[in-house]
Amino acid sequence: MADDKKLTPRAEDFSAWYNEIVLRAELADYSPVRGCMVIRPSGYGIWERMQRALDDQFKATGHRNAYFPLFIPQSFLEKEAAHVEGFAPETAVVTHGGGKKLDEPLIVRPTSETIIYAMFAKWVQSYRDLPLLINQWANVVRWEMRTRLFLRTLEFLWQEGHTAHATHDEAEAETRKMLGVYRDFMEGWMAMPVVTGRKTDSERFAGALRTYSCEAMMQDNKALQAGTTHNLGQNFAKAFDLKFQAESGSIEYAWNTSWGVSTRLIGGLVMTHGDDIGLRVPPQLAPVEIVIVPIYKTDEERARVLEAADRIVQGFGAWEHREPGRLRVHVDARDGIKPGAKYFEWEMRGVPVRMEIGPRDLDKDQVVLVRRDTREKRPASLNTLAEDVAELLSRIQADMLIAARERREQHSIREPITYDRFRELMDGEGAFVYAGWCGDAECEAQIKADTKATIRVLPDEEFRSADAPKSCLRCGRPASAEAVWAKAY
RNA sequence: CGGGACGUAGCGCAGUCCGGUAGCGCACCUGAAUGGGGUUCAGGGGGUCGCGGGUUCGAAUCCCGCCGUCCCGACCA
Repeated sequence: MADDKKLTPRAEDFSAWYNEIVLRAELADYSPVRGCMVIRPSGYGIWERMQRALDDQFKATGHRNAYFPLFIPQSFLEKEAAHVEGFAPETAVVTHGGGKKLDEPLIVRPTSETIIYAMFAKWVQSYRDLPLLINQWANVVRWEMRTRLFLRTLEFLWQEGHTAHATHDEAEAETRKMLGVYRDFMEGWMAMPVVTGRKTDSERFAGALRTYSCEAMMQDNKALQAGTTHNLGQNFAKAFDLKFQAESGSIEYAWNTSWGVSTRLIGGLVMTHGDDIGLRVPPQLAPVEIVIVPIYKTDEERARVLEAADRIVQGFGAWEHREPGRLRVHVDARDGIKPGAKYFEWEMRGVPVRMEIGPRDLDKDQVVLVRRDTREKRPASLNTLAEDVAELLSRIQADMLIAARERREQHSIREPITYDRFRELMDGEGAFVYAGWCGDAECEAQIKADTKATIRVLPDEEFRSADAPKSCLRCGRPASAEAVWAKAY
Protein backbone atom coordinates (compact mmCIF):
# COMPACT_ATOMS: atom_id res chain seq x y z
CA MET A 1 0.00 0.00 0.00
CA ALA A 2 1.14 3.51 -0.73
CA ASP A 3 2.79 5.78 1.72
CA ASP A 4 0.20 8.55 2.00
CA LYS A 5 -2.66 7.69 4.27
CA LYS A 6 -5.52 9.71 2.86
CA LEU A 7 -7.13 9.33 -0.52
CA THR A 8 -7.04 12.14 -3.01
CA PRO A 9 -9.89 14.50 -2.17
CA ARG A 10 -12.58 13.78 -4.69
CA ALA A 11 -13.63 17.40 -4.99
CA GLU A 12 -10.26 18.26 -6.47
CA ASP A 13 -10.07 15.49 -9.00
CA PHE A 14 -12.71 12.81 -9.16
CA SER A 15 -10.74 10.79 -11.69
CA ALA A 16 -7.66 10.62 -9.52
CA TRP A 17 -9.79 9.67 -6.54
CA TYR A 18 -11.46 6.91 -8.57
CA ASN A 19 -8.17 5.46 -9.80
CA GLU A 20 -6.79 5.61 -6.29
CA ILE A 21 -9.63 3.50 -4.91
CA VAL A 22 -9.56 0.97 -7.73
CA LEU A 23 -5.82 0.45 -7.36
CA ARG A 24 -5.54 0.65 -3.58
CA ALA A 25 -8.52 -1.62 -2.98
CA GLU A 26 -6.81 -3.99 -5.42
CA LEU A 27 -9.86 -4.30 -7.63
CA ALA A 28 -7.89 -4.04 -10.85
CA ASP A 29 -4.47 -3.36 -12.25
CA TYR A 30 -3.02 -2.10 -15.50
CA SER A 31 -2.06 -4.83 -17.92
CA PRO A 32 1.02 -4.90 -20.16
CA VAL A 33 -1.34 -4.34 -23.09
CA ARG A 34 -2.40 -0.76 -23.66
CA GLY A 35 -5.94 0.03 -22.62
CA CYS A 36 -6.57 -3.41 -21.15
CA MET A 37 -7.08 -4.23 -17.51
CA VAL A 38 -6.38 -7.09 -15.16
CA ILE A 39 -9.17 -7.73 -12.68
CA ARG A 40 -7.62 -8.78 -9.41
CA PRO A 41 -9.17 -11.35 -7.08
CA SER A 42 -10.88 -8.78 -4.86
CA GLY A 43 -12.48 -7.16 -7.90
CA TYR A 44 -13.34 -10.48 -9.46
CA GLY A 45 -14.93 -11.66 -6.23
CA ILE A 46 -17.41 -8.81 -6.50
CA TRP A 47 -17.94 -9.53 -10.18
CA GLU A 48 -18.56 -13.22 -9.50
CA ARG A 49 -21.35 -12.32 -7.14
CA MET A 50 -22.80 -9.93 -9.70
CA GLN A 51 -22.53 -12.56 -12.38
CA ARG A 52 -24.25 -15.22 -10.32
CA ALA A 53 -27.11 -12.93 -9.36
CA LEU A 54 -27.64 -11.82 -12.95
CA ASP A 55 -27.31 -15.32 -14.33
CA ASP A 56 -29.94 -16.55 -11.88
CA GLN A 57 -32.27 -13.84 -13.13
CA PHE A 58 -31.63 -14.68 -16.78
CA LYS A 59 -32.38 -18.34 -16.08
CA ALA A 60 -35.49 -17.41 -14.12
CA THR A 61 -36.72 -15.47 -17.15
CA GLY A 62 -36.19 -18.46 -19.43
CA HIS A 63 -32.79 -17.73 -20.94
CA ARG A 64 -30.06 -20.29 -21.52
CA ASN A 65 -26.34 -19.77 -21.76
CA ALA A 66 -24.39 -20.54 -24.91
CA TYR A 67 -21.02 -19.64 -26.34
CA PHE A 68 -20.19 -18.18 -29.74
CA PRO A 69 -16.83 -17.52 -31.44
CA LEU A 70 -14.46 -14.69 -30.66
CA PHE A 71 -13.85 -14.10 -34.38
CA ILE A 72 -16.42 -12.73 -36.75
CA PRO A 73 -15.85 -12.69 -40.53
CA GLN A 74 -15.66 -9.10 -41.70
CA SER A 75 -18.44 -9.72 -44.22
CA PHE A 76 -20.85 -10.62 -41.38
CA LEU A 77 -20.39 -7.22 -39.79
CA GLU A 78 -21.03 -5.56 -43.13
CA LYS A 79 -24.39 -7.20 -43.64
CA GLU A 80 -26.25 -4.73 -41.47
CA ALA A 81 -25.55 -1.21 -42.71
CA ALA A 82 -26.07 0.80 -39.52
CA HIS A 83 -24.27 -1.83 -37.46
CA VAL A 84 -21.06 -1.76 -39.49
CA GLU A 85 -21.10 2.01 -39.61
CA GLY A 86 -21.32 2.14 -35.83
CA PHE A 87 -18.72 -0.47 -35.03
CA ALA A 88 -16.20 -0.48 -37.89
CA PRO A 89 -14.18 2.45 -36.51
CA GLU A 90 -13.48 0.62 -33.26
CA THR A 91 -12.83 -2.93 -34.38
CA ALA A 92 -9.66 -4.97 -33.97
CA VAL A 93 -8.97 -6.99 -37.10
CA VAL A 94 -7.02 -10.22 -37.52
CA THR A 95 -5.38 -10.24 -40.94
CA HIS A 96 -2.92 -13.11 -40.58
CA GLY A 97 -3.07 -16.69 -39.36
CA GLY A 98 -0.51 -19.45 -39.47
CA GLY A 99 1.95 -16.98 -40.92
CA LYS A 100 -0.20 -16.34 -43.97
CA LYS A 101 -2.47 -13.51 -44.97
CA LEU A 102 -6.12 -14.45 -44.56
CA ASP A 103 -8.46 -14.37 -47.55
CA GLU A 104 -11.02 -12.59 -45.40
CA PRO A 105 -10.03 -10.61 -42.32
CA LEU A 106 -11.60 -11.64 -39.01
CA ILE A 107 -13.04 -9.09 -36.62
CA VAL A 108 -12.48 -9.63 -32.91
CA ARG A 109 -16.07 -9.35 -31.73
CA PRO A 110 -17.06 -5.91 -30.48
CA THR A 111 -20.51 -7.47 -29.81
CA SER A 112 -21.96 -10.68 -31.18
CA GLU A 113 -25.23 -9.87 -32.93
CA THR A 114 -23.98 -10.86 -36.36
CA ILE A 115 -22.46 -14.22 -35.54
CA ILE A 116 -25.30 -15.13 -33.20
CA TYR A 117 -28.10 -14.30 -35.62
CA ALA A 118 -26.25 -16.15 -38.37
CA MET A 119 -26.54 -19.20 -36.12
CA PHE A 120 -30.11 -18.43 -35.11
CA ALA A 121 -30.99 -18.56 -38.81
CA LYS A 122 -29.92 -22.21 -38.83
CA TRP A 123 -31.76 -23.04 -35.65
CA VAL A 124 -35.12 -21.50 -36.42
CA GLN A 125 -37.58 -22.87 -38.98
CA SER A 126 -40.96 -22.71 -37.31
CA TYR A 127 -42.80 -20.39 -34.97
CA ARG A 128 -42.55 -23.37 -32.62
CA ASP A 129 -38.80 -22.69 -32.37
CA LEU A 130 -39.55 -19.26 -30.96
CA PRO A 131 -38.94 -17.49 -28.76
CA LEU A 132 -35.25 -18.35 -28.75
CA LEU A 133 -33.71 -16.92 -25.58
CA ILE A 134 -29.91 -17.02 -25.34
CA ASN A 135 -27.28 -15.41 -23.15
CA GLN A 136 -23.51 -15.38 -23.52
CA TRP A 137 -20.83 -14.46 -20.97
CA ALA A 138 -17.83 -13.34 -22.96
CA ASN A 139 -15.14 -10.78 -23.46
CA VAL A 140 -15.35 -8.32 -26.34
CA VAL A 141 -12.98 -5.81 -27.88
CA ARG A 142 -13.61 -2.21 -28.84
CA TRP A 143 -10.64 -0.14 -29.87
CA GLU A 144 -11.35 2.96 -27.83
CA MET A 145 -9.01 5.91 -28.11
CA ARG A 146 -9.06 6.70 -24.45
CA THR A 147 -9.45 4.08 -21.77
CA ARG A 148 -10.22 4.02 -18.08
CA LEU A 149 -10.12 1.11 -15.61
CA PHE A 150 -13.50 -0.68 -15.61
CA LEU A 151 -15.33 2.17 -17.35
CA ARG A 152 -13.80 1.94 -20.79
CA THR A 153 -11.16 -0.64 -21.63
CA LEU A 154 -10.15 -2.03 -25.01
CA GLU A 155 -11.21 -5.47 -23.92
CA PHE A 156 -14.00 -6.03 -21.45
CA LEU A 157 -15.97 -8.83 -19.87
CA TRP A 158 -19.71 -8.73 -20.21
CA GLN A 159 -22.91 -10.60 -20.73
CA GLU A 160 -24.91 -10.25 -23.92
CA GLY A 161 -28.41 -11.59 -24.23
CA HIS A 162 -29.81 -12.32 -27.69
CA THR A 163 -33.35 -13.35 -28.42
CA ALA A 164 -35.60 -14.03 -31.38
CA HIS A 165 -39.37 -13.66 -31.32
CA ALA A 166 -42.34 -14.13 -33.62
CA THR A 167 -43.75 -10.63 -33.25
CA HIS A 168 -42.65 -7.08 -32.73
CA ASP A 169 -44.70 -6.78 -29.56
CA GLU A 170 -43.15 -9.86 -28.06
CA ALA A 171 -39.67 -8.52 -28.79
CA GLU A 172 -40.60 -5.16 -27.32
CA ALA A 173 -41.92 -6.85 -24.17
CA GLU A 174 -38.67 -8.79 -23.85
CA THR A 175 -36.63 -5.60 -24.25
CA ARG A 176 -38.59 -3.91 -21.50
CA LYS A 177 -38.54 -6.98 -19.28
CA MET A 178 -34.75 -7.23 -19.37
CA LEU A 179 -34.41 -3.53 -18.66
CA GLY A 180 -36.44 -4.25 -15.52
CA VAL A 181 -34.17 -7.17 -14.62
CA TYR A 182 -31.16 -4.85 -14.92
CA ARG A 183 -32.79 -2.16 -12.87
CA ASP A 184 -33.78 -4.58 -10.10
CA PHE A 185 -30.24 -5.87 -9.97
CA MET A 186 -28.63 -2.43 -9.89
CA GLU A 187 -30.93 -1.20 -7.16
CA GLY A 188 -31.44 -4.40 -5.17
CA TRP A 189 -27.91 -5.76 -5.28
CA MET A 190 -25.64 -2.83 -6.07
CA ALA A 191 -27.68 -0.25 -4.14
CA MET A 192 -27.17 1.93 -7.20
CA PRO A 193 -30.35 3.74 -8.18
CA VAL A 194 -30.99 4.26 -11.88
CA VAL A 195 -33.24 6.25 -14.16
CA THR A 196 -34.67 4.12 -16.95
CA GLY A 197 -35.96 5.23 -20.29
CA ARG A 198 -35.50 5.26 -24.04
CA LYS A 199 -32.46 6.56 -25.88
CA THR A 200 -32.79 9.16 -28.60
CA ASP A 201 -31.85 8.19 -32.16
CA SER A 202 -28.39 9.67 -31.80
CA GLU A 203 -27.58 7.43 -28.83
CA ARG A 204 -29.36 4.34 -30.14
CA PHE A 205 -27.42 1.08 -30.62
CA ALA A 206 -26.09 0.70 -34.15
CA GLY A 207 -28.68 -1.47 -35.87
CA ALA A 208 -31.48 -1.20 -33.31
CA LEU A 209 -35.02 0.03 -33.64
CA ARG A 210 -35.08 1.30 -30.07
CA THR A 211 -32.57 1.33 -27.24
CA TYR A 212 -33.45 1.55 -23.55
CA SER A 213 -30.98 2.36 -20.81
CA CYS A 214 -30.36 2.36 -17.07
CA GLU A 215 -28.57 5.58 -16.16
CA ALA A 216 -26.92 5.98 -12.76
CA MET A 217 -25.56 9.17 -11.25
CA MET A 218 -21.98 9.10 -10.05
CA GLN A 219 -20.65 11.24 -7.19
CA ASP A 220 -19.38 13.92 -9.55
CA ASN A 221 -22.97 14.19 -10.83
CA LYS A 222 -22.11 12.70 -14.19
CA ALA A 223 -24.18 9.87 -15.65
CA LEU A 224 -23.00 6.33 -16.15
CA GLN A 225 -24.81 4.23 -18.73
CA ALA A 226 -24.96 1.09 -16.64
CA GLY A 227 -26.87 -1.24 -18.92
CA THR A 228 -28.79 -1.13 -22.18
CA THR A 229 -31.43 -3.25 -23.88
CA HIS A 230 -32.22 -3.07 -27.58
CA ASN A 231 -35.24 -3.88 -29.65
CA LEU A 232 -33.49 -4.77 -32.90
CA GLY A 233 -36.67 -5.06 -34.93
CA GLN A 234 -36.13 -7.21 -38.04
CA ASN A 235 -32.91 -5.48 -39.04
CA PHE A 236 -30.61 -8.37 -38.24
CA ALA A 237 -33.16 -11.02 -39.19
CA LYS A 238 -33.27 -9.53 -42.68
CA ALA A 239 -29.49 -9.27 -42.86
CA PHE A 240 -28.98 -12.90 -41.82
CA ASP A 241 -32.06 -14.43 -43.33
CA LEU A 242 -33.49 -15.38 -39.95
CA LYS A 243 -36.96 -16.53 -41.00
CA PHE A 244 -39.67 -18.81 -39.69
CA GLN A 245 -42.93 -20.25 -40.87
CA ALA A 246 -45.82 -18.77 -38.94
CA GLU A 247 -48.87 -20.62 -37.70
CA SER A 248 -50.73 -19.26 -40.70
CA GLY A 249 -48.16 -20.82 -43.02
CA SER A 250 -46.55 -17.59 -44.16
CA ILE A 251 -42.76 -17.08 -44.03
CA GLU A 252 -41.74 -14.16 -41.80
CA TYR A 253 -38.60 -12.55 -40.48
CA ALA A 254 -38.00 -12.94 -36.75
CA TRP A 255 -37.81 -10.04 -34.31
CA ASN A 256 -34.63 -9.76 -32.24
CA THR A 257 -33.53 -8.17 -28.99
CA SER A 258 -30.13 -7.84 -27.39
CA TRP A 259 -29.03 -6.53 -24.01
CA GLY A 260 -25.85 -6.32 -22.02
CA VAL A 261 -24.08 -5.25 -18.87
CA SER A 262 -20.35 -5.39 -18.26
CA THR A 263 -17.61 -5.14 -15.66
CA ARG A 264 -18.24 -1.42 -16.03
CA LEU A 265 -20.74 -2.05 -13.23
CA ILE A 266 -17.80 -2.48 -10.85
CA GLY A 267 -16.67 1.02 -11.82
CA GLY A 268 -20.20 2.22 -11.18
CA LEU A 269 -20.13 0.63 -7.76
CA VAL A 270 -16.92 2.45 -6.87
CA MET A 271 -18.17 5.80 -8.12
CA THR A 272 -21.55 5.40 -6.41
CA HIS A 273 -20.41 4.21 -2.99
CA GLY A 274 -16.73 5.05 -2.60
CA ASP A 275 -15.79 7.61 0.03
CA ASP A 276 -12.58 9.23 1.19
CA ILE A 277 -11.65 6.17 3.24
CA GLY A 278 -12.02 3.81 0.31
CA LEU A 279 -14.52 1.44 -1.18
CA ARG A 280 -17.91 0.60 0.27
CA VAL A 281 -19.44 -2.65 -0.96
CA PRO A 282 -23.11 -3.36 -0.38
CA PRO A 283 -23.51 -6.58 1.65
CA GLN A 284 -25.21 -8.50 -1.16
CA LEU A 285 -22.11 -8.12 -3.34
CA ALA A 286 -19.44 -8.25 -0.68
CA PRO A 287 -17.29 -11.38 -0.91
CA VAL A 288 -16.72 -10.85 2.82
CA GLU A 289 -19.70 -9.42 4.68
CA ILE A 290 -18.14 -9.37 8.12
CA VAL A 291 -14.52 -9.18 9.09
CA ILE A 292 -13.63 -10.14 12.63
CA VAL A 293 -10.66 -8.31 14.12
CA PRO A 294 -9.43 -9.99 17.29
CA ILE A 295 -7.80 -7.79 19.92
CA TYR A 296 -5.35 -9.13 22.47
CA LYS A 297 -2.13 -8.43 24.35
CA THR A 298 -0.97 -11.69 25.88
CA ASP A 299 -0.90 -15.20 24.48
CA GLU A 300 -3.67 -16.18 26.88
CA GLU A 301 -5.85 -13.35 25.62
CA ARG A 302 -5.03 -14.24 22.05
CA ALA A 303 -6.13 -17.84 22.59
CA ARG A 304 -9.28 -16.75 24.35
CA VAL A 305 -10.27 -14.17 21.76
CA LEU A 306 -9.52 -16.38 18.75
CA GLU A 307 -11.42 -19.22 20.31
CA ALA A 308 -14.42 -16.92 20.75
CA ALA A 309 -14.07 -15.75 17.14
CA ASP A 310 -13.97 -19.35 16.01
CA ARG A 311 -17.17 -20.13 17.88
CA ILE A 312 -18.87 -17.16 16.27
CA VAL A 313 -17.72 -18.22 12.81
CA GLN A 314 -18.96 -21.76 13.43
CA GLY A 315 -22.28 -20.20 14.26
CA PHE A 316 -22.28 -18.22 11.02
CA GLY A 317 -20.66 -20.73 8.68
CA ALA A 318 -17.30 -20.16 7.06
CA TRP A 319 -17.48 -17.67 4.23
CA GLU A 320 -15.51 -19.79 1.79
CA HIS A 321 -18.21 -22.44 1.92
CA ARG A 322 -21.24 -20.37 2.54
CA GLU A 323 -24.48 -22.23 2.85
CA PRO A 324 -27.63 -20.42 1.80
CA GLY A 325 -28.72 -18.22 4.65
CA ARG A 326 -25.29 -18.25 6.29
CA LEU A 327 -23.03 -15.25 6.60
CA ARG A 328 -19.72 -14.71 4.83
CA VAL A 329 -17.24 -14.11 7.63
CA HIS A 330 -13.49 -13.71 7.66
CA VAL A 331 -11.31 -13.70 10.76
CA ASP A 332 -8.25 -11.51 10.38
CA ALA A 333 -5.96 -13.47 12.69
CA ARG A 334 -2.73 -12.10 11.27
CA ASP A 335 -0.26 -11.65 14.07
CA GLY A 336 2.09 -8.70 14.37
CA ILE A 337 -0.33 -6.28 12.73
CA LYS A 338 -2.05 -3.91 15.11
CA PRO A 339 -5.84 -3.77 15.12
CA GLY A 340 -5.86 -0.18 13.86
CA ALA A 341 -3.93 -1.15 10.78
CA LYS A 342 -6.41 -3.93 10.08
CA TYR A 343 -9.32 -1.52 10.45
CA PHE A 344 -7.91 0.76 7.80
CA GLU A 345 -7.18 -2.08 5.44
CA TRP A 346 -10.67 -3.58 5.58
CA GLU A 347 -12.31 -0.18 5.38
CA MET A 348 -10.36 0.48 2.20
CA ARG A 349 -11.67 -2.77 0.79
CA GLY A 350 -15.21 -1.86 1.75
CA VAL A 351 -16.21 -4.80 3.95
CA PRO A 352 -19.69 -3.79 5.21
CA VAL A 353 -19.36 -4.81 8.86
CA ARG A 354 -16.37 -5.09 11.15
CA MET A 355 -16.60 -7.05 14.37
CA GLU A 356 -14.08 -6.27 17.08
CA ILE A 357 -13.57 -8.90 19.76
CA GLY A 358 -11.34 -8.17 22.75
CA PRO A 359 -11.02 -9.42 26.33
CA ARG A 360 -13.03 -6.48 27.63
CA ASP A 361 -15.89 -7.43 25.31
CA LEU A 362 -15.83 -11.10 26.23
CA ASP A 363 -15.99 -10.16 29.92
CA LYS A 364 -19.31 -8.54 29.10
CA ASP A 365 -20.50 -11.30 26.70
CA GLN A 366 -20.48 -8.90 23.79
CA VAL A 367 -18.60 -7.81 20.69
CA VAL A 368 -18.34 -4.41 18.97
CA LEU A 369 -19.95 -3.96 15.54
CA VAL A 370 -18.91 -1.17 13.18
CA ARG A 371 -20.82 -0.29 10.01
CA ARG A 372 -18.66 0.62 7.04
CA ASP A 373 -21.30 2.83 5.42
CA THR A 374 -21.92 5.16 8.38
CA ARG A 375 -18.91 4.12 10.54
CA GLU A 376 -21.37 3.83 13.42
CA LYS A 377 -19.97 1.73 16.28
CA ARG A 378 -21.98 -0.18 18.88
CA PRO A 379 -21.77 -3.22 21.17
CA ALA A 380 -23.77 -6.35 20.39
CA SER A 381 -24.66 -9.22 22.67
CA LEU A 382 -23.18 -12.65 21.93
CA ASN A 383 -26.51 -14.32 22.60
CA THR A 384 -28.33 -12.87 19.62
CA LEU A 385 -25.34 -12.12 17.44
CA ALA A 386 -26.24 -14.04 14.27
CA GLU A 387 -29.68 -12.46 14.02
CA ASP A 388 -28.30 -9.09 15.00
CA VAL A 389 -25.65 -9.16 12.30
CA ALA A 390 -27.98 -10.47 9.61
CA GLU A 391 -30.40 -7.69 10.44
CA LEU A 392 -27.62 -5.11 10.36
CA LEU A 393 -26.45 -6.30 6.97
CA SER A 394 -29.86 -5.99 5.40
CA ARG A 395 -30.26 -2.55 6.94
CA ILE A 396 -26.93 -1.47 5.46
CA GLN A 397 -28.03 -2.77 2.07
CA ALA A 398 -31.25 -0.76 2.25
CA ASP A 399 -29.63 2.37 3.66
CA MET A 400 -26.98 2.48 0.97
CA LEU A 401 -29.64 2.56 -1.74
CA ILE A 402 -31.61 5.23 0.11
CA ALA A 403 -28.50 7.37 0.60
CA ALA A 404 -27.51 7.06 -3.06
CA ARG A 405 -31.01 7.90 -4.22
CA GLU A 406 -31.19 10.93 -1.96
CA ARG A 407 -27.88 12.14 -3.25
CA ARG A 408 -29.10 11.77 -6.83
CA GLU A 409 -32.33 13.63 -6.14
CA GLN A 410 -30.39 16.46 -4.49
CA HIS A 411 -28.54 16.90 -7.74
CA SER A 412 -31.51 16.52 -10.04
CA ILE A 413 -33.13 19.65 -11.42
CA ARG A 414 -36.80 19.46 -12.24
CA GLU A 415 -37.73 23.12 -12.22
CA PRO A 416 -37.63 24.93 -15.55
CA ILE A 417 -34.22 26.56 -16.03
CA THR A 418 -32.80 28.95 -18.55
CA TYR A 419 -30.33 27.71 -21.12
CA ASP A 420 -27.66 29.97 -19.61
CA ARG A 421 -28.19 28.44 -16.19
CA PHE A 422 -28.08 24.97 -17.76
CA ARG A 423 -24.75 25.71 -19.42
CA GLU A 424 -23.40 27.02 -16.15
CA LEU A 425 -24.51 23.84 -14.35
CA MET A 426 -22.98 21.52 -16.92
CA ASP A 427 -19.81 23.56 -16.86
CA GLY A 428 -19.62 23.34 -13.08
CA GLU A 429 -21.04 20.90 -10.56
CA GLY A 430 -23.18 18.93 -13.03
CA ALA A 431 -26.66 17.50 -12.53
CA PHE A 432 -29.45 15.41 -14.00
CA VAL A 433 -31.59 18.09 -15.61
CA TYR A 434 -35.16 17.14 -16.46
CA ALA A 435 -36.26 19.42 -19.25
CA GLY A 436 -38.26 19.58 -22.42
CA TRP A 437 -36.90 18.62 -25.82
CA CYS A 438 -38.33 19.64 -29.15
CA GLY A 439 -37.45 16.29 -30.68
CA ASP A 440 -35.04 17.80 -33.19
CA ALA A 441 -31.71 15.94 -33.42
CA GLU A 442 -29.99 19.16 -34.46
CA CYS A 443 -31.04 20.85 -31.23
CA GLU A 444 -29.73 17.86 -29.29
CA ALA A 445 -26.41 18.03 -31.14
CA GLN A 446 -26.09 21.77 -30.56
CA ILE A 447 -26.60 21.32 -26.82
CA LYS A 448 -23.91 18.65 -26.84
CA ALA A 449 -21.56 20.97 -28.68
CA ASP A 450 -22.30 23.80 -26.24
CA THR A 451 -22.15 21.87 -22.99
CA LYS A 452 -20.96 18.28 -23.58
CA ALA A 453 -24.26 17.21 -22.02
CA THR A 454 -26.39 14.65 -23.82
CA ILE A 455 -29.87 13.26 -23.44
CA ARG A 456 -29.26 10.29 -21.21
CA VAL A 457 -32.80 9.00 -21.60
CA LEU A 458 -36.31 10.04 -22.41
CA PRO A 459 -37.39 8.83 -18.98
CA ASP A 460 -40.00 6.18 -18.29
CA GLU A 461 -43.23 7.42 -16.82
CA GLU A 462 -42.37 6.91 -13.16
CA PHE A 463 -39.36 9.21 -13.49
CA ARG A 464 -41.16 11.98 -15.35
CA SER A 465 -42.02 15.25 -13.66
CA ALA A 466 -45.55 15.85 -12.42
CA ASP A 467 -45.90 18.79 -14.79
CA ALA A 468 -44.65 17.85 -18.23
CA PRO A 469 -42.26 20.50 -19.54
CA LYS A 470 -43.89 22.57 -22.22
CA SER A 471 -40.94 23.88 -24.20
CA CYS A 472 -37.52 22.80 -25.39
CA LEU A 473 -34.57 23.54 -23.14
CA ARG A 474 -32.63 25.31 -25.88
CA CYS A 475 -34.90 26.49 -28.69
CA GLY A 476 -38.09 27.11 -26.75
CA ARG A 477 -40.24 25.35 -29.31
CA PRO A 478 -42.99 23.10 -27.93
CA ALA A 479 -41.54 20.04 -26.19
CA SER A 480 -42.29 16.66 -27.71
CA ALA A 481 -40.88 14.80 -24.70
CA GLU A 482 -39.23 15.24 -21.35
CA ALA A 483 -35.52 14.41 -21.40
CA VAL A 484 -32.87 13.80 -18.76
CA TRP A 485 -29.79 15.83 -19.66
CA ALA A 486 -26.38 15.22 -18.15
CA LYS A 487 -22.73 14.85 -18.89
CA ALA A 488 -21.81 11.20 -19.12
CA TYR A 489 -18.90 8.79 -18.79
C1' C B 1 -5.45 10.99 -33.44
C1' G B 2 -4.24 16.71 -31.64
C1' G B 3 -2.40 19.57 -26.94
C1' G B 4 0.06 18.95 -22.09
C1' A B 5 2.57 16.13 -18.13
C1' C B 6 5.17 11.80 -17.00
C1' G B 7 8.00 6.75 -17.08
C1' U B 8 14.12 5.44 -11.69
C1' A B 9 12.99 -1.30 -6.36
C1' G B 10 6.21 -4.02 -5.29
C1' C B 11 3.95 1.29 -4.39
C1' G B 12 4.94 6.72 -4.00
C1' C B 13 8.94 9.76 -5.30
C1' A B 14 14.15 12.59 -5.33
C1' G B 15 18.32 12.69 -8.59
C1' U B 16 18.00 14.88 -15.04
C1' C B 17 18.79 21.84 -15.86
C1' C B 18 25.02 21.52 -14.96
C1' G B 19 27.21 13.60 -17.61
C1' G B 20 31.46 10.80 -13.10
C1' U B 21 30.00 4.87 -6.97
C1' A B 22 21.66 4.36 -7.92
C1' G B 23 19.09 7.20 -3.39
C1' C B 24 14.65 8.30 0.15
C1' G B 25 9.77 6.89 2.40
C1' C B 26 6.35 2.91 2.60
C1' A B 27 5.98 -2.28 1.67
C1' C B 28 8.95 -7.00 2.16
C1' C B 29 12.57 -10.51 5.27
C1' U B 30 15.08 -11.51 10.45
C1' G B 31 15.06 -10.47 15.80
C1' A B 32 13.08 -8.18 20.17
C1' A B 33 9.52 -5.38 22.55
C1' U B 34 4.39 -3.72 21.40
C1' G B 35 -1.04 -4.70 20.60
C1' G B 36 -9.22 -1.32 21.88
C1' G B 37 -7.85 3.41 15.19
C1' G B 38 -2.27 3.43 10.34
C1' U B 39 3.61 0.34 16.58
C1' U B 40 8.91 1.06 17.86
C1' C B 41 14.05 -0.08 17.60
C1' A B 42 18.05 -2.80 15.33
C1' G B 43 19.72 -5.56 11.16
C1' G B 44 18.77 -7.20 5.96
C1' G B 45 17.19 -8.38 0.74
C1' G B 46 15.56 -6.28 -3.69
C1' G B 47 17.37 -2.02 -9.74
C1' U B 48 19.34 -4.35 -17.29
C1' C B 49 16.93 3.94 -14.31
C1' G B 50 10.25 2.05 -20.10
C1' C B 51 12.61 -0.04 -24.94
C1' G B 52 16.07 0.75 -29.09
C1' G B 53 19.81 3.60 -31.35
C1' G B 54 23.37 7.77 -31.20
C1' U B 55 27.11 11.39 -28.87
C1' U B 56 31.08 10.62 -25.10
C1' C B 57 36.84 7.97 -21.91
C1' G B 58 32.17 7.66 -19.21
C1' A B 59 24.81 8.39 -19.95
C1' A B 60 19.22 7.71 -15.26
C1' U B 61 21.18 12.62 -16.91
C1' C B 62 22.50 15.11 -23.66
C1' C B 63 20.27 13.89 -28.94
C1' C B 64 16.85 10.82 -32.18
C1' G B 65 13.08 7.09 -32.63
C1' C B 66 9.53 3.87 -30.49
C1' C B 67 6.34 1.98 -26.49
C1' G B 68 3.38 2.89 -22.25
C1' U B 69 0.62 5.87 -18.36
C1' C B 70 -2.26 10.15 -16.73
C1' C B 71 -4.98 14.80 -17.81
C1' C B 72 -7.65 17.96 -21.59
C1' G B 73 -10.15 17.58 -26.58
C1' A B 74 -12.46 14.35 -30.77
C1' C B 75 -14.81 8.93 -30.22
C1' C B 76 -17.39 5.47 -27.07
C1' A B 77 -20.56 0.87 -22.84
